[in-house]
Amino acid sequence: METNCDISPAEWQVMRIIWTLKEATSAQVTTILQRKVDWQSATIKTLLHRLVKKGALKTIRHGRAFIYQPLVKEQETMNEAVDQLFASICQMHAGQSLLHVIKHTELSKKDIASLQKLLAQKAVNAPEMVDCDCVPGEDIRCD
Amino acid sequence: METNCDISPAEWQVMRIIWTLKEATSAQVTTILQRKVDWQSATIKTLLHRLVKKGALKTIRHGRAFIYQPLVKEQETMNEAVDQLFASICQMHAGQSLLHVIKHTELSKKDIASLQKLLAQKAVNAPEMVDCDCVPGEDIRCD
DNA sequence: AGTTTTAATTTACAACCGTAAACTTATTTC
DNA sequence: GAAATAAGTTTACGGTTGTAAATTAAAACT
Repeated sequence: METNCDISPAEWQVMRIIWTLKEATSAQVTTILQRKVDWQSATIKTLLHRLVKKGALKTIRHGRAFIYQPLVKEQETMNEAVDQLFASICQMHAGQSLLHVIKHTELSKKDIASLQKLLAQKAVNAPEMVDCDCVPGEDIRCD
Repeated sequence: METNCDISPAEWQVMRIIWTLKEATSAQVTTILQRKVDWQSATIKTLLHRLVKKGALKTIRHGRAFIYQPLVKEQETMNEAVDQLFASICQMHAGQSLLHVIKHTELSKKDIASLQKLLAQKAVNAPEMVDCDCVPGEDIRCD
């Protein structure tokens, strides 16, 4: 049962920090983020606020301030985002895009091993080609 | 030199049809799309219009109507979209997300072979682990 | 206790997006 | 040639997003 909260790119930046630290105050998030992007602290407060409203973060009061904690899991949220993107693009070309992203992504030996194992499994029953699913009924293919 | 046009999810649906057919009239796009989604033709006209304005499509007049043709390449546009997403997420977990998406994506034998070849290459110099790049300086890792 | 600091909340505002009706104009059909 | 059709253009409208200032409220320091 998904906490269906779509996280915008700017909000991702905030979430990543809180996920990594497990919890953080708005001041911490601001300090860390401002080393990377040029946002006013007011902007970051807005983003935190929206994320709470969306159900991605919860707060516990701590004196004057809040401590923000994630309500959604990082890996799950990432997977949903990736799924959503891959649902928008042509299946037939998805393989090429995967190739592209893997080419430009740093992967650990373990990651690579897992991927290799998965691919070896998938290779067994893989189709010769994947149909384009953009125009139903027409079944256009590439070779 | 990118034709930096961000394509929204609804617009993707339109682009996919035109990419696949190479060119199409709004009537064609409408007929095909309406087999998949419940949009009025007015909606599709708006999307086509916006895509032309964004520089993703061009038109050539043909009697009363226009023929719409892509100005941006499908694979390039897909790659940019995927890059953009992967730039938003934590590097350290990117490998897991790739695993996830590959698990759920249909891939041809050829796609798989290319991926395997690439992974084999990358394995040679792959790091033992990939650092989290969410909180600079802290270098949090997972095992 | 009063002043300063800092957090949170409210308000703002333009751009983009999903969704579509209304209007205009050109074309085809009778 | 007049009427009906269909394509494009304009306008619309509420929601989300990026970006942030203004306001309020609470805590910390002197």
